[in-house]
Amino acid sequence: MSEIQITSTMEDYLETILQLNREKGAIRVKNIAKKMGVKMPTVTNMLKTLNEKGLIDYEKHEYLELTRTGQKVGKEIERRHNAIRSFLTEILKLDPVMADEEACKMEHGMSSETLVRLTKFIEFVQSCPRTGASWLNYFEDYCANGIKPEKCEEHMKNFKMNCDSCITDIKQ
Amino acid sequence: MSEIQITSTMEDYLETILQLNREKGAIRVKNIAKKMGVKMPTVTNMLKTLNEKGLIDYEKHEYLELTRTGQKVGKEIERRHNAIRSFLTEILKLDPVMADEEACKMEHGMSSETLVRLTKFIEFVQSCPRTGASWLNYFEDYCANGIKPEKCEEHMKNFKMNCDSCITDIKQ
DNA sequence: TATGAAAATTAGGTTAATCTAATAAAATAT
DNA sequence: ATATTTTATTAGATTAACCTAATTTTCATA
Repeated sequence: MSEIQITSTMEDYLETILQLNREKGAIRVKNIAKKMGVKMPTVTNMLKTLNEKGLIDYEKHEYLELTRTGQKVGKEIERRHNAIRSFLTEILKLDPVMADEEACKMEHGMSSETLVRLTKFIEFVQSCPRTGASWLNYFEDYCANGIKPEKCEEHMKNFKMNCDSCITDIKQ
Repeated sequence: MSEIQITSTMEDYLETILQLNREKGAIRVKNIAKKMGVKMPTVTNMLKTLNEKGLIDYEKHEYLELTRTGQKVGKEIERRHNAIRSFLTEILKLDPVMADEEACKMEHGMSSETLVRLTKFIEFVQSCPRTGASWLNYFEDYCANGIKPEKCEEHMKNFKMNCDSCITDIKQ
């Protein structure tokens, strides 16, 4: 019924406002414009829209605040953004700047189910005794040099040697 | 310089046309409209645009073909789509239908570097002796039931027992 | 406190992607 | 071969997100 229609552009603005809110205290049209890479009149228009949709509280020339709903939406997008960025930088080991840009573009299509699952996956890779940092290093090597059976075997032998202590670690 | 400007919507149409081309032989305005979830006049307009940009060959009421460039763009998008869908279904084990829908939305923001890396990652998870199907099963269990040290230990012991034969397997 | 600079808004326009209603062309069936 | 149905196109409108140029408001400071 009373579904507010929120475009992905609006989501981006809310995310930006949330960030600015944390960084500085006061949120200015000028700053939003800069962060979003648009001109100030574009921001003014969008603020009017967001206000009408009940996502921010804004009277022209006055301070701006996210409403409860606006915060919820902004934070949800931020979570997706962070999950994608983490995956790209911490798992795939891609360049952080690029990862951040891509996260911006990919975040909107992502369902909350996928968000949960991806977040858990990152956690799992990093904490599972079978994977963790050493496995990720080997992935990097695999990307750079392709499949090398002898390297793979060497890796497995090293891993096996650490297995006993590893199992003990888990016990604690 | 002579950069043809291609929007993500245009990319979607090219991907759809590519798919229709494989599925059936003849590509109809009606079918494109259905697949894209838009009305026929929208398609007619877009075909005019794609034609002007040199991405398809189309004379009204006649057969439609992708140009070399159009094919290249369509296939590139398709690769991203497939990579994301594979990650979501084969690694995260999410519902295929939802995965396909999400891939549609996320594919456009993805760089070719990320595509390459993600593809390799999927390969790596599936083929590395430390991970593979059994590890993915454990991930599912982890998602459903959270961290269970005793389960984890049990898993590690089973894994360790298979290690020797595994190392031999790699040798071949 | 008056004034010049900075910030924000308004006015008016553009583009991409969509729509509906009306018309035209092509395909099918009588 | 003609009439009917299906498919496609044209015409004209709408919406979201952007822009530039002009104006107004606010703020800092001389």
